[in-house]
Amino acid sequence: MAAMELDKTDRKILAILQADGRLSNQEVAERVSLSPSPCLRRIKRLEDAGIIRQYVALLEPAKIGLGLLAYVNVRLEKQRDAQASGSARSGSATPRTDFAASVENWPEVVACYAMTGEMDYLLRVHVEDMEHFSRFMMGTLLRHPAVLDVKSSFALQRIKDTTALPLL
Amino acid sequence: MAAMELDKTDRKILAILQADGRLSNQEVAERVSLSPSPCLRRIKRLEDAGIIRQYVALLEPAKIGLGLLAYVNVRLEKQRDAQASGSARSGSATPRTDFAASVENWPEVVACYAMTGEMDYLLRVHVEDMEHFSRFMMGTLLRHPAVLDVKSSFALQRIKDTTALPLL
DNA sequence: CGTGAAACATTAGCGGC
DNA sequence: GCCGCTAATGTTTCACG
Repeated sequence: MAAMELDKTDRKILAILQADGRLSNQEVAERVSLSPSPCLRRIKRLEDAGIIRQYVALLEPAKIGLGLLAYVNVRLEKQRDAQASGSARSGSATPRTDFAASVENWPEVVACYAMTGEMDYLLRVHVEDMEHFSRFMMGTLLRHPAVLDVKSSFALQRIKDTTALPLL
Repeated sequence: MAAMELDKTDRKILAILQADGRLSNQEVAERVSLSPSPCLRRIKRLEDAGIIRQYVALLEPAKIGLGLLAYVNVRLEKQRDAQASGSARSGSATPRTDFAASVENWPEVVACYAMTGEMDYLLRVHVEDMEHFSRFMMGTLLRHPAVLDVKSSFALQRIKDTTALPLL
């Protein structure tokens, strides 16, 4: 958890792997002018430090039938906590925690952040089309007891969307 | 560009590679109960069809000094097109196109979508802290001639954030 | 789709700066 | 501490059945 120092070579490695996560260690080593073993040691260090969190394949939504991307702002009801129900209360089922737990099980929701401002949460939702979106809203999101209201916007055009973070 | 049919095995491969993009072909083959060569042929097919767009390493923002995530809604000025300037007009420099071009050069902006609703664009912006954000706003975004106004919200808590799309 | 073989990549141990 | 060599092991990739 120490805030590990990154030198120029480490940053170069991160930039390379952010652009192509499947490059062989040899290829990376060559591009940073190192031999394979110290390069591999650095990559391992970055992985172990949690700086490299994961390697993934990115898919093209349109090509797997996900034609519609929505951002949904969600407002939750205020904490209505000390309301005893029939059985023993576990003590931690606030609207916020069980909304968060539900989000995990909704595969259409690929991202969810608690936000400042009027709305409590911002969700990124991938669906096939408006009908699928509608089904998700009526059948799932709006039915969740913690949800007070929502406001949706739809993506018209992707200008940029990268997983590559800026390296300071 | 044909809307390529995906069978159960293809979907399984996509699910596996969305979760770990560095698995060896052998490992993937084993998990889908195939031998390495047909498995590799399938993966190549998925790459060539553009269904697998890219392989990347995901970094942990907090561990590389990016402590603040903002979503910024941007409204552009209306097209003020037929305004001849001193020299010949190239014909395509609308506010929208040159805003889009600028976004490409701002590494803090990792995503930008044109959206329905009151605001024209939604930007996802990774910065170190409020001071960095403020510098980006005053020095870059608000200085762009096409930008009319902006509204920002900040992430308080990441509930979920995955690149893995739902497979229908 | 699977087999096999050549080319290539990974990774641990060790010596050197 | 960090680098680079070597050598054993494992993986990719393709022609062919």
